[in-house]
Amino acid sequence: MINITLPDASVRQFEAGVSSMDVAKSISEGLARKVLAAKVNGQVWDASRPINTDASLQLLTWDDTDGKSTFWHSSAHLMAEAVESMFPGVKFWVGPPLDNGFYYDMDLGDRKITEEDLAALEKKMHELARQNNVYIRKEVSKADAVQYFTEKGDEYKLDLLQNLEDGNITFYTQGQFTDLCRGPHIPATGSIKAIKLTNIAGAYWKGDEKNKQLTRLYGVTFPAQKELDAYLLMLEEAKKRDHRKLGKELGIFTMDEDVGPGLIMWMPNGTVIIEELEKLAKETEEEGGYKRVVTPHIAKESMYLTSGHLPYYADSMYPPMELDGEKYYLKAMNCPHHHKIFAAEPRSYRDLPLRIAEYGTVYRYEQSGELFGLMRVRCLHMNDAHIYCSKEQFKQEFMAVNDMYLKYFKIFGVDKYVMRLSLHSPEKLGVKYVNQPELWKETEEMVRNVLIESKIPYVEVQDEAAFYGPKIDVQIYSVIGREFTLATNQVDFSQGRSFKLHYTTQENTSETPIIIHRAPLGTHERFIGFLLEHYAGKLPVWLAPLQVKILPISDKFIDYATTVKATLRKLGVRTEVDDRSEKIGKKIREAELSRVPYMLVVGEKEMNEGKVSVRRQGKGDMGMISIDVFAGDIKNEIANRIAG
RNA sequence: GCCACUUUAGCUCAGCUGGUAGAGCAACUGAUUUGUAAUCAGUAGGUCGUUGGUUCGAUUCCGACAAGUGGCUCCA
Repeated sequence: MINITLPDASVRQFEAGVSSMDVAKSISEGLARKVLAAKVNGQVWDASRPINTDASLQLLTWDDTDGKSTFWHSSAHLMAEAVESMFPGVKFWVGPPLDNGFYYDMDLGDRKITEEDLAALEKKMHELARQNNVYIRKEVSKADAVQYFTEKGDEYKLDLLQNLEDGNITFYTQGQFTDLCRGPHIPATGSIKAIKLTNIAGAYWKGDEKNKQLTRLYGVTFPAQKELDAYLLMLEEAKKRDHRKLGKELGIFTMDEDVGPGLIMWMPNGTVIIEELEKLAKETEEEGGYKRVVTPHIAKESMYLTSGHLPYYADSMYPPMELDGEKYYLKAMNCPHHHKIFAAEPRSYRDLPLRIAEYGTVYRYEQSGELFGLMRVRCLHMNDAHIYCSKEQFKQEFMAVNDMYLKYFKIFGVDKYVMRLSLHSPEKLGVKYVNQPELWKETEEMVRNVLIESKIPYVEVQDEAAFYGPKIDVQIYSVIGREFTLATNQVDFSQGRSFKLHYTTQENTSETPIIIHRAPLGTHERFIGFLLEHYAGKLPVWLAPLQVKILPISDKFIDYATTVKATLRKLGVRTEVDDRSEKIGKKIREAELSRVPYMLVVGEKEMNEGKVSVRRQGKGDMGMISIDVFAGDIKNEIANRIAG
């Protein structure tokens, strides 16, 4: 007999060789039907796999993340079975679960899957699911596995096998489909009830663009149709707050084929948001001891050779223009210009830390396939600044930058983000990163310590550093789930040397400053794209392009409306009057749809009493108050940048 | 850049297997003077992304290019 410890700490005894499914059945049939897999001593196992020793056991269902992953992984196998039946001879690479579904990469040879095939594939998957085929696990020797896939002619699985150890190789079979797979899987295909193949895409083999491109088929499945329906509804809701859709509806920005891809034109409404953000940044930076500078959009090649950008970054820069035998580049970053400002005067330790800031316009020649609404563009306005400091000052300065982020995030109510400590990859020294192994080690340690000391939760990721040093990136997700770096805080131990920057120390020696590159508000483009989605277009009053719309009940009250407008305008409140001969219901509807935070309805009563009827966007009628009270309230709301 | 898809009026979208186009909203004109999410009537608006080809004839079929979109690679 063995002891099985359940999550509630209760211990039950079973014969050795009992499966998780048997344990589930002993608890209740209903539970057994829901079990997808089990966590045995912390490892996710097939529910049918025998347990031979004392163990802790957690039964996994659809409600567990690991249960969902197993379900989707098994769904990927089901999809592969359907694909193989329709496209005999297809070769498979890998088919992992995702946060929301799964994919499988495959080589279809000369054939291709079209969108019309998806419906047929879904139908086939349903058919195979209904057969309720059991997922059978089988341990195989490496020799047998190699033989199997050699006969099948599948070089991709053979490639996977190369890196696997003999004695540690398993096959899974369901129905007619056998795959090399470490598992685990759900008991049988029957629990996959709702199936949606979402899209077809290309994906480079092993993620390397030099390799062959495989076909990647994405899908998502659920144990019940209503869950799929809910998921699809959620996707539709998400699309409604997509910044590209909102940006068009609200007149924030536009793009034009004749201007060029990834080049944003900010319309008047968008420009108001930009100006408010810059005002916030200027105030905050002034408090933080920053000085503002302005630099040109172009510079000579020699500067980018000095900075070291050209070897690492040339592909992302617009090609140079030649003038008088000199090459000029559009700047892709502001740092070299700022370094020249540092170098323009002799600096002493008394000048440090020197913090210079600029909302710099930079141009990056992003690959055409990468462009995405406002989130990924070719002309961007960075909330940029560079801090030149001594090694001793570094920690305090770096922490102050982190504090600035957190201050901003509080104002905007940003809470869904991941702080990422982005480190270099030693094997790419000299290729993607400056070749200074010791400095990398030292600086990464410095940054990590700041995070630990500030008690900021973070994740560490390799191979995401800037070429000149490690950084902290703030990762956010667009409504369609794409990940972006919103803000960044970077350490640079390299450019100070390449620009021969130095300052005189107290001991009259010469030192090179450490440089911090930071952009807590990222770029206007990405930040505003993010804000539109974050607020679903309902910007807080201080950011709203139009803050108050006055809606006269009829033409007779336009004069009164105009005096109300003048009062508010005097206080700097962005106000308009809807003076069309429309019914009040229509004026309200359109004002609501354009997300004006405050609507003031004025008619007979209001005019006679010198009042306004306040309607808050999304909240409805708030009642009648005097103009002065309303003006005082909104002024306060704007001045304090109150959210929502 | 690579794989796939999309492109019809200002916007959202119809237009079956080839016979040069329609709706709603917006715009404009007129009537209406309205009390918290769409008043009524009329008018105007499109070389169907661009460009080659097939065809008696192309918005429709095929190719190239451009832009956009979903991914991959890359990145704020």
